[in-house]
Amino acid sequence: MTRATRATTRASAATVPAATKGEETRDRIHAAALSLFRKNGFDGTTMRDVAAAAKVAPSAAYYYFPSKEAIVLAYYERTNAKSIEQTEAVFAGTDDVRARLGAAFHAKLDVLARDRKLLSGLFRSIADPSADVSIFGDRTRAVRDDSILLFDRAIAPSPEIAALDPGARRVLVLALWSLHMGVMLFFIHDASPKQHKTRALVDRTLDLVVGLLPLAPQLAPMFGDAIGSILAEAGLLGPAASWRPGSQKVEETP
Amino acid sequence: MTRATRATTRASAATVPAATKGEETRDRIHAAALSLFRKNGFDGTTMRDVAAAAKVAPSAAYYYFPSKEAIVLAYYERTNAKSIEQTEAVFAGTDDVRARLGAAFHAKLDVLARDRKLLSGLFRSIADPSADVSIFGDRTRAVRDDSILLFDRAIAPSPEIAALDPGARRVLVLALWSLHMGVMLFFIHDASPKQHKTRALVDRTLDLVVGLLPLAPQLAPMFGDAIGSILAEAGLLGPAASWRPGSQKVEETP
DNA sequence: ACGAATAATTGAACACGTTCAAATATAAGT
DNA sequence: ACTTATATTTGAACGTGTTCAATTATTCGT
Repeated sequence: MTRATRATTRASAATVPAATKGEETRDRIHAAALSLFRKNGFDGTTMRDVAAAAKVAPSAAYYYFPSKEAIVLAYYERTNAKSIEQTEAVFAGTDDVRARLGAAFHAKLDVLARDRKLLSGLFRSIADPSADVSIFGDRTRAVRDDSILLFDRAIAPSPEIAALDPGARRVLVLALWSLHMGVMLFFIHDASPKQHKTRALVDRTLDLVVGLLPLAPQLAPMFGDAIGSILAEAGLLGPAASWRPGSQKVEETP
Repeated sequence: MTRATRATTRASAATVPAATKGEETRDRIHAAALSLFRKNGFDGTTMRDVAAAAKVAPSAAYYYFPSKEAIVLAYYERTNAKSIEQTEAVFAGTDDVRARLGAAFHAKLDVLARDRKLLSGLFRSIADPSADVSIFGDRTRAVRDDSILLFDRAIAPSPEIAALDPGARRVLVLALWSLHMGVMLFFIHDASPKQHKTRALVDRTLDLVVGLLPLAPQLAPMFGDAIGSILAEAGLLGPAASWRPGSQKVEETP
């Protein structure tokens, strides 16, 4: 089928940008969509608008993207990778957990700062289990796993964390990831100038979290890995085995 | 305007059920919609289906409900009130904070247990700032405030909480409310039989929370009311003055 | 009881996301 | 070069949530 074929084509073309003819059209559509989303918002932009701006028929967009939301997801995957990169640069420079967590949270907001309008389209379907880009779905696993791992790395240098048993640590990391999701939700709705409220919220909340961190060891025995295993089974983190080594792409069986 | 008139009509008719003719049609539409949503899911149900089941024209539904999602919101408002009632019955019987929090969380899940399919429609637009039923919007203020207040009541009997300064207490309550939102998101996606995973998650998480509670007094000075005031300004909790006395409906200015 | 205001209801249409069979361009094998 | 397979592109259509002007029923003042 054309769909499956295209998917593998793209995977190999990721290293060599704009190789085939179709790849160029794909980029044109993507670029046109993003530009319009930024200007008029997600809902304010029609797929017909996108197609017109990319000089193709409306149905052509669906040859390259399964849905309107998938376009935003593709964008988010890219910017998320960028913000992770940016964060890891900070990680290389400091072992201070507060600074590292701050970097992780703020970097996400930085990259997204100008694109809040655009993201509402994504966040909408994130909560919807029937959507293909649902928050716990396979389609979003890659970004999700990358993000979660980032928070694990953020707290790694702390001696209390290093001494923590893996189960408790996993719970802690998932809690941080959940917090970060909540922050992003707040960010989307934040109408204050330059979203400074979200920034302040992050800073105050992280103060609290870092204050709480030293207590982790004495709290850990209280719940063991119960929470972590529940969340893991639910699809977060994927199979327990693949949790540590890092985000590996799931090869879809053809 | 017909819209505004209908709104006030409904407010007064809440005590006297099915007073006018239109009120009966409204209920018929609502009932038909819920029944179909339960059977075929939110997306699997067409407004035309709903109208047909209620023996009206499709456009009639929009005379009574501004959107498809608003129907679910109306349902949620009712069941939320029911679960709060149920929870307060437990509150009357015990002062144990763990038991009270458990009652608050589980009661929400109880009422919604059979209606997960239905709720996906609501949760979708909850994250979307442009939606009329957005999570921070005016349209959802009533339910939101009621829920938040419930968590305040849940922890009220604890001596540590009573001694806490109001700002810190507010932060704590908002954290509980956020947690409960996360739990509901998980619940929607939980495919385990009878959603027992969500139940387990709630229990383990509350163990943790209750274990953390005694530490609140020594943590409170660390952040003051910074987080609380940020969230309050963002529309959560409404104006600071109205926070304590309970949920009062906002009279919309005509 | 009648006329005027208001409530309730309708049918037709719009706009949008999306699908699909058919048409055209491109690449590959011989 | 020519045929065949595959990749790309199109135009027309479908189904959906929603809107709106027009129509019918109901209520109310007098």
